[in-house]
Amino acid sequence: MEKILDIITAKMQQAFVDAGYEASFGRVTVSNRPDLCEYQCNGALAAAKQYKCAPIMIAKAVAEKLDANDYSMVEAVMPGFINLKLSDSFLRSYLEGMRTAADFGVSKVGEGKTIVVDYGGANVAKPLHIGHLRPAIIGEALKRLHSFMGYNTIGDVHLGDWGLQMGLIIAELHERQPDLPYFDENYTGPYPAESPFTLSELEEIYPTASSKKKDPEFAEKAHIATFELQQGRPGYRAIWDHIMGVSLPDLRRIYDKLDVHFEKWLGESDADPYIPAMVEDLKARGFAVQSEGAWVIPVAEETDKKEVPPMILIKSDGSAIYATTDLATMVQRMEDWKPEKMLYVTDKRQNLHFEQVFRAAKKSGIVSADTELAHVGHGTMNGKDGKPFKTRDGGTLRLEQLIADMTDFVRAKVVENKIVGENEVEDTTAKIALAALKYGDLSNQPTKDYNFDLERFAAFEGNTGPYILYTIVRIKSILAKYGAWEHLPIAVPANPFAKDLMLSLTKFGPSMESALNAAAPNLVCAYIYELAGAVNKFYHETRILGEENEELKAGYIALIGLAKRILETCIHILGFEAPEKM
RNA sequence: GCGCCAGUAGCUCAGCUGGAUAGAGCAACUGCCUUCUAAGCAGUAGGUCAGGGGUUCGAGUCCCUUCUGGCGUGCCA
Repeated sequence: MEKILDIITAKMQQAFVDAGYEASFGRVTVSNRPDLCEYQCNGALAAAKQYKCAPIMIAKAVAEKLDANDYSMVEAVMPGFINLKLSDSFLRSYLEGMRTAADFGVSKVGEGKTIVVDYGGANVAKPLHIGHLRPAIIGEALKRLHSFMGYNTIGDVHLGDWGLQMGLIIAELHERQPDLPYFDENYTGPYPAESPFTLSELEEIYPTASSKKKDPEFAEKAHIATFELQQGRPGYRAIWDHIMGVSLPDLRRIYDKLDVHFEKWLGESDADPYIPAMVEDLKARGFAVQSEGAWVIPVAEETDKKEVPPMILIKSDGSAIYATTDLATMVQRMEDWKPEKMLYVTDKRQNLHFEQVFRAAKKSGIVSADTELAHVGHGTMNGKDGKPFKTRDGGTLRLEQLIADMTDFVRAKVVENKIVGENEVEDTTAKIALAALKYGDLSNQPTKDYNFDLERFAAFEGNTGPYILYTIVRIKSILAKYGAWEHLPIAVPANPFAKDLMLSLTKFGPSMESALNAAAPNLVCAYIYELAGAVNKFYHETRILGEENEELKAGYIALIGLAKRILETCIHILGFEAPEKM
């Protein structure tokens, strides 16, 4: 469906032309003075200069040319604003169009296109911690948003399963259990099926090894192990298999709790087979050059304001690094999926890294010129005090613990409220806790740092996930009492609150489009907060089920029914859902 | 040093290509439940938009500059 703003703007532009002015001045926006009007056009102010004429004269002349039947109010006011209110019948039929159309008539800008969303970024052998929350939540929301807008979406967790971290673990394991067959170069038999370590042991081995990086001897060992693993040394591959086998199920379990799901569980290791040919090709075609002992791809450009260092392709010790696997991953994605767009959701501090990789990919033709590459760099989640989030003993808080803390906090309130039965407490609690966690995060701009405040996010008032859920639950309750409502048509607004609600509903499509274009789930949050507010005001001011006029009542029901469907669509995009009662 | 980002109410943040009186939420205070879930709604109070210049009919928004904070700046991810 065409957006309301586009419809009115087209009419306004025609009016400018009819009055003898350029069409471009006829841009209409949502009013910033809702007490005065619903939509406004400021074009007369801008036109005044060009036509050397008082803006109010232009505004009046243009207003004259508008078809009065389209609006319930058209006004030219000082110093030159044109103020509009929509006619009830126009609004009614527009909403009825939304109600009956698939996905509310949103134009599917992604139709026929494929996008890869690279998010999650979990490292194997390492439990998910709070640093993994943002990429998971934001990435999942962006993926679902793209999906809603018509894209064929492929979410790839892109595991950190191939770098130095693997070498560190192997080196550490060797120091602890040098007699294991994995380290015996002459060993020919099959390696044990049983892993030499459990999950909790692995989760201790890695940080221990990581802390020993400063020891040059150990670091050397780890680098060699990394290199040999990448060269395919059988014993090391076997250890790697064990690491994956022990680690992956646990990662899945936690992501499931967040309702975050990946279409592909690929990792850096899956890019590995593409590396040799890619590197040879880049060397052969002269994109990769030797510098300071390493092979690099220069990516600096004339127009750079800053110094852009070359992308390191092969380190001087001969091994590949992050940038190499990222580039090789692009080779794999282009071969397998030919996406129109690739979106990377990671910490914003990796911005330069992606700038380099993107440039290298474009320059060398690994991705075609018309493939869109974007890095959504998110900010850091800090503690309540604005400092990096730490546990009491200074450690890193596990993601699982964070979820548990939020769940416990919410459960206490759910129990206290006594609205849901005992057997529903856990399900309701989980839904509210997830909403609190995700909405609390997503309502911030992705690029900004924010302070995590459990009590504030889980607060059941204000701009929070629970507030949104509560709004939906209230509607559900009324609809359940009313009976079948899906077929009821939208009616003309019966009061100012109904009209405000209707106007909010019309902003659904444009809001989703803005959110998509800006890769900003916070715009979805801002939209549903506004919509929920309109619903609650309407709810408060209007007796719905008690309305004696059946036709009027049906109109009310149709209206809140549409509001419910749109709210549910939005929270589904954000990645959570509403309970039946709360 | 250079580059990027940020600085808006006591706190957390909006503010869409410059437009009318800078908006929410929290915290504080005050009203509204014999009526559809009060996890709601309404109201009061709270601002030199970091400071200083400039552009213009008009600047939180654009330009210059100073200050403060965060981050990045070739072999980590």
